Amino acid sequence: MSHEKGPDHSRRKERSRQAILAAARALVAEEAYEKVTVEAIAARAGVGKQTIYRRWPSKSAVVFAALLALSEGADGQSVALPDTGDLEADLKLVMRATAEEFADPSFDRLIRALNTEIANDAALAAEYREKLARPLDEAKKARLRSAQEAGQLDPDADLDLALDMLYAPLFQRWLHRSGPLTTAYADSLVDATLRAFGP
Amino acid sequence: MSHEKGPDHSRRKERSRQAILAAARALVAEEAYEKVTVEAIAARAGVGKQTIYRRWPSKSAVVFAALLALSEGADGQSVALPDTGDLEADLKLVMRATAEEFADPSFDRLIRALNTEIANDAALAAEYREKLARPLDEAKKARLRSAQEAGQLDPDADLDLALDMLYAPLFQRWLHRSGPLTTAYADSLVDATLRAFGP
DNA sequence: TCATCAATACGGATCGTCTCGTTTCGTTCG
DNA sequence: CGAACGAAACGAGACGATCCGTATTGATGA
Repeated sequence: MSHEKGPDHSRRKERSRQAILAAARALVAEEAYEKVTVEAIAARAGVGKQTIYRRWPSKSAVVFAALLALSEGADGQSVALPDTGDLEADLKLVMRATAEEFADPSFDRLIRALNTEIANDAALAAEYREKLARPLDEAKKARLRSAQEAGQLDPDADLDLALDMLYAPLFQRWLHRSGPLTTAYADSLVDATLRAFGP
Repeated sequence: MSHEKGPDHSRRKERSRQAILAAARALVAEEAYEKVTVEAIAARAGVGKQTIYRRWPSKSAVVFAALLALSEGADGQSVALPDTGDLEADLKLVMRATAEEFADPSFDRLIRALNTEIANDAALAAEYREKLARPLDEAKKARLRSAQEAGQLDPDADLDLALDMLYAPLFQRWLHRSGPLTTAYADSLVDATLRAFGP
């Protein structure tokens, strides 16, 4: 399987690129984002600073690319939520899993770093939505649409709104640390959302 | 008796304090938070840098204090939501007003700065919840409780959860710029919340 | 008088640019 | 066919700039 057009030094480029992204991921996972420096990423990757600045315009862009590479490496195709036919059970499963993800310190630091950047950079926010958030949202919406077709949701329900009401409270509770991300809380969100958008 | 600060210099202190907070507010409102420096705040306030560091440990703390002073200056007692007896109308009024606030560029930058800080500083987040978020949440909850007692909400409804589902989606849409904060969206959130927690 | 202040110098950290000499790898030519 | 070549990319790190947080100093005002 050959790439589009084999440029001259693509292998070196790719190797250093991967090293940089891995180093960025590791550093952001193990300490606060503001403490991570470009020089530290370069050192950890065994790479010159200029090699980083040659590819990305800022630390934000590097870290974002590192996160992006994670989700791209995962599969390469669209994710899909479980669909057992039992909407409530499926949603609770996913919500609980999401809550658990947020509880992992490495993941916590990573996502906080990402949110710090996208809150203050509209361009990065757009890229985030396009490449990370939307595929996930589409997967969730697909599950809701399936339920809608099965008559488990109001045929006129606004699925985007339902998604917002399902996930935004969990996200905000995590972001503001306004309460524990318990199983009970995740379940309550599912219950309330189903009451609001049920048939 | 140890050295104690007499009331002698309290007026000077207060004057410079106000100047610092006003300068911080102005600067954060007019450019991105990361671009605001302590030196710029000091210069704008006509104050030495040390006078700032004498009172606050970091830029975050200064900016946070500036925001806090805003809400304290407002009244000094608890806020209250309108209560005409029509829960849906009252909530839509408040949600629309909130959406409009977010649309103001100065307010936008201010709140983004605040969220950047509290997302990465647990201590600041706690202070934010205690001094800014909770009073507002209590006012909102009071309005919901009033409706609950009037039989307009399920007597067993979890009012905290209802609040989360009402406001978190609006907040997240603003923070991630994932869509316009329209009147229609604000209204939809109220409608859906009332369906979920209605009697 | 004397605590507080504005102003400013300072060392440390990090940024992003720039310049070295080196490594890699496809191409060329013996 | 295989060794030498040259351009692209590289690792390393010096550099000036900016900002941080601390320390110093002379002026100010209660």
